[in-house]
Amino acid sequence: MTPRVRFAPSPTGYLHVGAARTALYNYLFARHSGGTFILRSDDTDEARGTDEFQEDILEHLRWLGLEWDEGLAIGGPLGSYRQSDRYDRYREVAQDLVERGSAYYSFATAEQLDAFKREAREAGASPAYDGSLEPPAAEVADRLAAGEKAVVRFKVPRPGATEFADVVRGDMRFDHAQVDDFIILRSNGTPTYHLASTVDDVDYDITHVIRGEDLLSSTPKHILLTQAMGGDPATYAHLSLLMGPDGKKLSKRHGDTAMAAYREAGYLPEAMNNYLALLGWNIGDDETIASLDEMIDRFELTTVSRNPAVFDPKKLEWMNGVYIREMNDDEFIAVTVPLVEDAVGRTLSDEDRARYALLVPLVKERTKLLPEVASQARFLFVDIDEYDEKAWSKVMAVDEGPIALDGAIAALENLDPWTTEAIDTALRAMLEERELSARKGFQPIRVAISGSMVSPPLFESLEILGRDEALARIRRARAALS
RNA sequence: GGCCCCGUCGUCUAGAGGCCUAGGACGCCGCCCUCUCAAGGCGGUAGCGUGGGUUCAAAUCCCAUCGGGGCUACCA
Repeated sequence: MTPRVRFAPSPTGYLHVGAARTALYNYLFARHSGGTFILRSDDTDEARGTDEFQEDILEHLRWLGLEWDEGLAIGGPLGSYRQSDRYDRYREVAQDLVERGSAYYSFATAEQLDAFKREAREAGASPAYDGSLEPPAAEVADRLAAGEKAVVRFKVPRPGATEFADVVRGDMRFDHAQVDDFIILRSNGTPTYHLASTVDDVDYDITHVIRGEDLLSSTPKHILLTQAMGGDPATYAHLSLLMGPDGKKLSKRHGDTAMAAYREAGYLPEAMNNYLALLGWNIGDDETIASLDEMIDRFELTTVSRNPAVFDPKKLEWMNGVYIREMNDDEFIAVTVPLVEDAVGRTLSDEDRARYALLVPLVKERTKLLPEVASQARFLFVDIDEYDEKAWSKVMAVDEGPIALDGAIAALENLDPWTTEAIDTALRAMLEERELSARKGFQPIRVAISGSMVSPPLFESLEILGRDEALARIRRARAALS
């Protein structure tokens, strides 16, 4: 049987990095094994789920390139992949379970349950609810008929235990004394996660459930339910959780967790995938950088780490730089021109674009996050008449400032041809002539043309700027000095 | 509290009794390159939570302990 896996987020929040990693592992496993990757919406929480979240999840999964074979938006042979469309099916299963004695209507109130658990705990017994607060079977029909509200609980076999082999955790055993008779149908008739998720996994022939470790202790419930339905339990693989720098479960208070935030910050999907894959899995051969295809080729669920992993933005950022440097210039231009236009406040003309293209090889290797290109390329497209305060005091308003600027004007005024090489030669000769160090002599020129002490390489920048504009800026700065 | 999971450099990890005076990557530090900033090259810093065992030999096996995390909802 070819593997069938699913990523089943509930739309109660934006796609966050931890969920994205779960999706990625499902995707890698499916592609590696020639299986099917299914995207489902576990949207049984009507109070918290929204269409906006749902859309965000789809959009960012697409952005990451984790294409699914069946499910949301594209459909598939098994009907709807949205649980809210399948309530009738879940009710049918619940009803069937009741009829067969695997589930029962429960009238116990929250207060009664609290008391039950408190007493059990005080008596040193297991606090798991076992249905002992329920009325005799004979009364149930009457109370239901009288309109009394009830939930449906699954009847956990007692005594007993559920054992299973988790692909990443190893052999697991849960004593039923620790497992509540859990609710499968709420009093309003809607299914809970446990029911809906399990029914879907059975109905859609899911072979491997790859999900977060937070669901590990719910697994006995899912296996028990599956068996009661007459299905074969899937193989389970529980991934450790992602942590914040403080070792606590990754959450908003640790900073950005929404994938959208990383996309906006200028991260590349390739870098995101690569980094996320490394959180709990290693490519092998001491390798750190790998394309999606390479990862698909090497991915094994059995080599996934059991340790929780701390999400480290620093390493992600470094990796993003690696991927940016690997982009070809055309790609880089395509994604960064809008960012530059944004910073400059106007649309780039064809001529602007041509000049930007010349600068790209220089800025590309200097950026880790896409939006950084704006500050590097900005000088090409705006007038420089304001200078960074520190730059002005440190390199301009000093003895060497005017000397260097005067020298540059003299050296460049009649330079022919206007090329990086010629500029290089002329300016270095000027250095010698005026007895300036490279640093003291070149920095004022840099500040004059860019307004800042940091810019792409000077000679290239001068060439791309053009003689007239370059000289105008140098003269303007010189004038401002006197 | 109960049940469950986890514990190798600050972080992600390699390591499945001798190959480990513990390897790689990020970070950090230094040097080189150099017109600034990057990139790149070279080098360095730093770790087997603790205590007992088992063994000729333990990061690797066992026990205990400590620490962290998850679950314990009519959330998922």
